[in-house]
Amino acid sequence: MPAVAGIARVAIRTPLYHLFDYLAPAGGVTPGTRVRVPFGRGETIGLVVETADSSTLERSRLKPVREVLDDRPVLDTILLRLLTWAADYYHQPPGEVFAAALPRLLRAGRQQLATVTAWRLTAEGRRADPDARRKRAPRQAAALDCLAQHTDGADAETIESAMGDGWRPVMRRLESNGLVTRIEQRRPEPVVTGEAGVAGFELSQSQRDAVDAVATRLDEFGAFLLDGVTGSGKTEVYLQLAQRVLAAGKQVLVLVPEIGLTPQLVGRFRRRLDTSIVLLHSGLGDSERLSGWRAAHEGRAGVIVGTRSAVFTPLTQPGLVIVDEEHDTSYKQQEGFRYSARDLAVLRARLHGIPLLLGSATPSLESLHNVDRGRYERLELPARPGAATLPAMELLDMRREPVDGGLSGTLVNAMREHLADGRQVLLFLNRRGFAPAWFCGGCGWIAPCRRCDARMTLHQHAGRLRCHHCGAERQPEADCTECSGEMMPVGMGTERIEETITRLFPGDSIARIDRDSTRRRGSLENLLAEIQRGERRILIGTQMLTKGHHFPDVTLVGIVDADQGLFGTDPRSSERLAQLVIQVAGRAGRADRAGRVLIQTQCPQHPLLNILVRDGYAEFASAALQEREAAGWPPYTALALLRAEAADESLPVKFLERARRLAGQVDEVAILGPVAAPMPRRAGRYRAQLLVQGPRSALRPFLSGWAPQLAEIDGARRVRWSLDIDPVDLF
DNA sequence: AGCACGCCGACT
DNA sequence: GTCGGCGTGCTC
Repeated sequence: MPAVAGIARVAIRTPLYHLFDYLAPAGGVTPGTRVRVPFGRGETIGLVVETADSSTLERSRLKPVREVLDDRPVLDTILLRLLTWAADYYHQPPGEVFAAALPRLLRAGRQQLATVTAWRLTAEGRRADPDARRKRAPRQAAALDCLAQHTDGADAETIESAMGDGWRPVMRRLESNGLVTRIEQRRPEPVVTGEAGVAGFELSQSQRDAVDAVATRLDEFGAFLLDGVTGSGKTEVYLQLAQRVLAAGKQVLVLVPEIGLTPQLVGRFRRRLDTSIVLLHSGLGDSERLSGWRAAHEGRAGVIVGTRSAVFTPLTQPGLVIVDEEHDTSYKQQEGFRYSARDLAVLRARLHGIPLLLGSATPSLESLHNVDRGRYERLELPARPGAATLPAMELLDMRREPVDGGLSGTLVNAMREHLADGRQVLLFLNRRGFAPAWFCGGCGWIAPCRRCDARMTLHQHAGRLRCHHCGAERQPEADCTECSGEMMPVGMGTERIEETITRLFPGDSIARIDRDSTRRRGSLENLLAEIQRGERRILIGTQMLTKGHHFPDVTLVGIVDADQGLFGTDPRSSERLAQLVIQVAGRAGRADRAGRVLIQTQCPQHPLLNILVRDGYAEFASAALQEREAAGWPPYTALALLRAEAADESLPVKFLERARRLAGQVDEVAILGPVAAPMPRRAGRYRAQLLVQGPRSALRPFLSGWAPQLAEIDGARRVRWSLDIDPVDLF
């Protein structure tokens, strides 16, 4: 009488493409719980994915589960199904996939939250009079004062802010005198409580329609694309829907591209929603992450705001999933388990039977195509009356314009006008550093990176050449190593634009915002605050400027170089450029101040760029979709990219050739390559790739036959390889 | 991946 | 004579 299934099928973190069977303990085991199991010579922690009555292995070869770590599953049935599906779809080892869904401490088998050491007064310490030792031992007195104020204990951070450096010896002295003692405290949870103090805005008709469309179907799956320009009030729609979901006692999962760049969204959620809000992002320590994860898992958090991996956060009462800025490529993990959090969010909502809301001012072509096919419902938010209207865009022909320091005459004149009117100006250039090349005027030699097929970027402030691909750094050659000629910078980076601006607009203060200028903690916040107060009038920045922040007093936007996005061989490069242009443009302006966007380009006749400038993003997108359809690119076909790299130049191509031979000829599936990667050598390793293309219906069965054999290819262990399903960067 | 086993060079 | 190079095989 097999009352309980005898076999536990366990996901174990190895690069092997299957689960491992174990003998379940007598009382059985629940899927979703963690187990301690013997593995190889040692022991490891795994996750029970399913149970079974039999195994394909002989019973004598099975080892028993040593311990069940959880009395309640850490992952529910739906997450188990989602992750199983993902392992299959992305052709990843299940162990890797399940590992991605668990906080590190749980993965390691820990159950308790880590504690932090805190200090507290003893009874004797409470009786002691700090003033008695104020003169003789002022530091001890200060320590006693500090602890007297924190009766349930002060942690290192609290003490340090009260006493400054060097408090530890003082505290240890007091401890040995029996006045203070150490205690272990639970770390505070990264949970903030909403205040709900701020009332909602009056909704526009289209916002109301959007809210109603979702709110009338909260108990079933539906995918909605909330398509609205910056300032059209997407966040307000999120908030009102969240309120309804919370009122029904359910939880809201909100995915954002990068939490650090969306403080405004988080702030609004906090001010408006009367619930616990958990933030899950890469900046958290292990135990902070675990405690936030638990708050979601136990249903104590009403709203979970997180980046990519938060799509796997367990919820007790899921009610709504929101993916903000759904076009953002950071939803696609680019290494290891290469999944799309946006796509998995859709599936997760479907499995739960709850609505999914995808928001963007510049929806991805994939999502727009899903609207066309009737899989998503489009909810359009036109600009609110009284809110910023999209500024007028113009192309500047850099072949005809007079150019000074990377800026055309038209752009400089426009800057003068807007600055004279007391406005702010924003210049966008997606290239940090001073110049992308360090060049010999005598013979044309360009300083290369020694480990990559790339040029070094000159960073003038640092006085260094840096490789943006591998991080290598060196002193710039003073003279050409080939001909001793004079070296000079060529091309434009943000540092150089800053120099041009300083020269052309000596009286105006500049804010440069890129990874280099905001490296120190808090410096981005400081710069943004100075911009908001109008203390900086000219803003220069990279992509960092395009996310999250709005600058209402900016009325002129200059795109310094649009051509990087036009000459890419990647079919997605024009989509990226269009999204970037619209997102930058959306940072600027208010209703009462007509905005203007000037785009510098060498090819003003580019058809897609013209459609974007003349007709806007929606028209651009439908033209781009037609191009994709004609060319047979996604979303009309599906792609998979097999990459390989090794320190030995010949190995990657050899491996890929074998992979290609293994694939043979398959109807409707095209295999392109192997070809060298766009940058064949990076950080000293040689890279090549094989592209597989075909209709989704043909590609998936092909891949399920092919992918599992890749690891068996002769030479597979001598290269680092990965199969990327639905890749975002092709070339 | 990790880990062990296994067969060939320069060292105490 | 052995310490150790990384090739090969295995993990329920």
